[in-house]
Amino acid sequence: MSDIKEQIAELTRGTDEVLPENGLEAKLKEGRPLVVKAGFDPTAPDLHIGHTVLINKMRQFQQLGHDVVFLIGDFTGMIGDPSGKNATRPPLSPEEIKANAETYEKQIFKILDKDKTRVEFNSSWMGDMDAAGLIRLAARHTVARMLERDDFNKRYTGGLPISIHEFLYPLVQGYDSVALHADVELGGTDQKFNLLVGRQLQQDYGQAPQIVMTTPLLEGLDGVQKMSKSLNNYIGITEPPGEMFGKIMSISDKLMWRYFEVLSFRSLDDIAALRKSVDDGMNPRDAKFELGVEIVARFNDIAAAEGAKKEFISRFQQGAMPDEIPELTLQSQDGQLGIAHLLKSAGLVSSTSEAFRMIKQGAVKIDGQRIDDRSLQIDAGSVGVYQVGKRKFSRVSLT
RNA sequence: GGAGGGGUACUCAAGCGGUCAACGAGGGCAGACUGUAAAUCUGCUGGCUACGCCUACGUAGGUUCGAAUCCUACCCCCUCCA
Repeated sequence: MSDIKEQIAELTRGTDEVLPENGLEAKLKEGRPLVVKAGFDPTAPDLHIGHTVLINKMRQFQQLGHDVVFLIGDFTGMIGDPSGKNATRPPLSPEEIKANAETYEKQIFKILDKDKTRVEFNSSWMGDMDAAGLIRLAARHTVARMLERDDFNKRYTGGLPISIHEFLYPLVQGYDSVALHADVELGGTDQKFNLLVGRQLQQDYGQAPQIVMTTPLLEGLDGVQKMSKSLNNYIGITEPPGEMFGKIMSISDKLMWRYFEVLSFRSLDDIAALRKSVDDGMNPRDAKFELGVEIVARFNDIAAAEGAKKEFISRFQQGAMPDEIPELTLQSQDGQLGIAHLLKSAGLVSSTSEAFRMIKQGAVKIDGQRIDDRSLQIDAGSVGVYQVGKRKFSRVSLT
């Protein structure tokens, strides 16, 4: 096993903050398996690769022999992390929680070692706590400290409502660390306050405070805004290999290095070497290939990743048609069908107006032949590959 | 409760009686260039078997040959005062 300095370099790689700064080193020097905790919301676990930055971090700890706890916040889910927007969420049913937990597991075990991961639910200790216990817990923290949280602070000074129960969220999350005797808690940068409350509570309960490590929100495909579904700049971890590979290839060279840093399992030395090769003249595209293959293989398998790469090369570098083109059959009217309607019916454009626009712009091809006649009629009985832009294809037979 | 300002397309933001399917910017899409990069340049960016028609400027009415633009009511948002 590598020495502690080396471990720290890898463990802090890509993190935003480690608090206290030298705390991790002290913990590691104790030479025992650390309890490493990360909490997840029990709602809709549809993860994108941005979320995996944190999970990758868990994996690193796991590989170094530590005890990694995947904590599902089914109890805290009743509160909802305070944002000022939503009041109490309706609690999820046990069935829903179970289903979500299973979805999580299916996704995270592509990264984590199933046998070495402890999955816990915080309802298992919070569910038994009675009102008196909750009051005792609440007595451990002051309002002044609670108001240090940025979100609360803004609302308080802005005269906006803060419900009492929202104060309980950080407390319960902190208590989780007490219950688990956590040595390290991982979370996104937006979790910093909550993670720090855990430290304070642990001290109040006579435990050594956990180390807090925050990971940044990953930039999306545009390289500027954070990756999120609503901005449509994300790579979902359940996406098909070709899709995933293509999205990785479309990122900028600058962003590629960022992704290498936080998404790749390759060592820092390895990445530095690759970077040097590129500086010395290697085509950055080929470095991106390596990233693409690694990521796609992680969520699928190596064969799928190599396949996606091959497909990518033949399709875009050599301009070939994709291997798999969706096929469908359309019904003509009076023995033929206008091109605009055909494209719309095939789902290649969203309206006939758009079809006309695309034709005008030279984006439409039939069997590789560009067309410019918007009033073109296709005869029944014909079969052709219709293409709009670079990536939308459909093989249509007209009857 | 009083005073004022505002609600326009995916977003921001012009327009303030006809020439407005609505300036401009961002985003998005397409074309060129490429490494399906990035940067750059160009075009497009409501719908409709389409040189015309239909639907759109908070909601509902009204004035007018004609309204996003004027009037009335209503809904929502913001600022200042209490």
